[in-house]
Amino acid sequence: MAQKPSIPKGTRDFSPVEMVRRNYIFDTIKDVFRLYGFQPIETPAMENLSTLMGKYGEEGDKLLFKILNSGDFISKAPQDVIDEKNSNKLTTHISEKGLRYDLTVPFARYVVQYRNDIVFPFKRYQIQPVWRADRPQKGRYREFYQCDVDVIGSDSLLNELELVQIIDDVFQRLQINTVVKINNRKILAGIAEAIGEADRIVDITVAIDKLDKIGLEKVNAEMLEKGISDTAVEKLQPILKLEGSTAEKLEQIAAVIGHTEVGAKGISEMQTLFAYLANFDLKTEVELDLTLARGLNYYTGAIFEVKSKDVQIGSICGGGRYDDLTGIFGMPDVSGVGVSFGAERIYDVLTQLGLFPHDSLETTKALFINFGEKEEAYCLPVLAQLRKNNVNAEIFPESAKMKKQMNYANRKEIPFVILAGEEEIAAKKFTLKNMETGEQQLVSAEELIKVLS
RNA sequence: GUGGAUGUAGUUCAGUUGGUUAGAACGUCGGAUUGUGGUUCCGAAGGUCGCCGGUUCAAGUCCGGUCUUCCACCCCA
Repeated sequence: MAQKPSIPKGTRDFSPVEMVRRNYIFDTIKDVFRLYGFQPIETPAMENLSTLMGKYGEEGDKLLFKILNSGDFISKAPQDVIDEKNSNKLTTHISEKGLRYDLTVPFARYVVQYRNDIVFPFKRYQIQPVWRADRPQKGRYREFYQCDVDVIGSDSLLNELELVQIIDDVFQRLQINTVVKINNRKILAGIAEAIGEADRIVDITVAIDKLDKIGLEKVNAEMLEKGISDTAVEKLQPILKLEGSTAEKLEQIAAVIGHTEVGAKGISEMQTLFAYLANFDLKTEVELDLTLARGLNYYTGAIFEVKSKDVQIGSICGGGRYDDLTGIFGMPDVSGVGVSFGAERIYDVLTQLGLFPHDSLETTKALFINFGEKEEAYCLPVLAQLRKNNVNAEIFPESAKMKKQMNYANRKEIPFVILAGEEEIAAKKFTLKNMETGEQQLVSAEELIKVLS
């Protein structure tokens, strides 16, 4: 072996067992999406950098994978920019494409581009990999799949309701106990305004997002450090210490921010949504969490985050409403809302809880042992018939030693093995062996098909 | 981007104060067994000790750099 082959940092190969399990996740998610009237689309792995840059904040731009221009790109770059040795500046001259960072921005681009063909409100789902030049660690990869559902072109809070129902439905099918945390960016904006720091909303929300992680004192310290005034932090305290039912929380918060226009709007949105939700018997827990901030800065209304109750792994699903994502592509005043399921983290949760189904439909059910040319000819038509009856079946491709063929069946966990040698051919029968019990029975081709179908 | 840990057979890991030919288990392959797998027994193959350089009579072992993987921060699914 000359050199050990490897794959890039933060990427993974998926072997058959993993693929079967991943498909199980994707399939149940897709089933639910379709059930609610969503339709699939796909977009290219790479987008023009102009559509990607500036949509995810400064941090996001850094995490974009950029693709080098084709051809002799360096000679086309201005010499003074090369001499300057400023990577950011040079990038614009040598790269004009990048790998997608998420599915929402490409979707917004898609909507604007096909605005005349799309029937609004447009409900689409999209399951594809995205790439981030992040430093990988537990549960974080540089290539990972997102499963997005969004509805765009409708302000109705019925859409928010539907998304929560979808979340409930998906995780109920996957048997994961979850809690859905909901907040509203308008409430956060109202808070910032009410305490007199309207333009510091990002710093404030980033800090209070960490409340359950680092505690009240450190959150206050971080805000003060970021330059939020003492009085503002002081005014914020009752909000950080909110307790009680959702209605009670909303009432308390209204007392503080109800006089601001955004704040009042946010509160009424949450009241409407929770009133909707009260009509349904959801299995998942749903709670209003005023400390939930979420990083992506295009959210403008409701924001969601879903956590597993049994496994500590960060959020397994998240999303929110964005009022003007298409505006930057020249199509203003179109509101959308959506959530994204994190396939890899769901995979980890299911693995840790041992919740993957055991009997898979994707493996082989029966294997014909290969004894030689004559025997092959005898088996092949029956093999074809099994497949016609939707039985996953195969024949060992060479007449290797019996031990090797049996071992193959064993390793692949094939539950049935079919043997047909001289004796069986003479009797016009097949020996069907159950690999689990070791039982064997002599059957005709018709019986064989009947038993295995 | 910042900080910490790690790297020896396909895999998981031993390897003494630096000292001759780097070991084990599991896995793989072959045999015991010419139409019967999982168990057992025997045998074999498999290594640039991550890479580059330095110290030394001598480096898997010590030093520097680099890369990889993992963990934390930032941020995020």
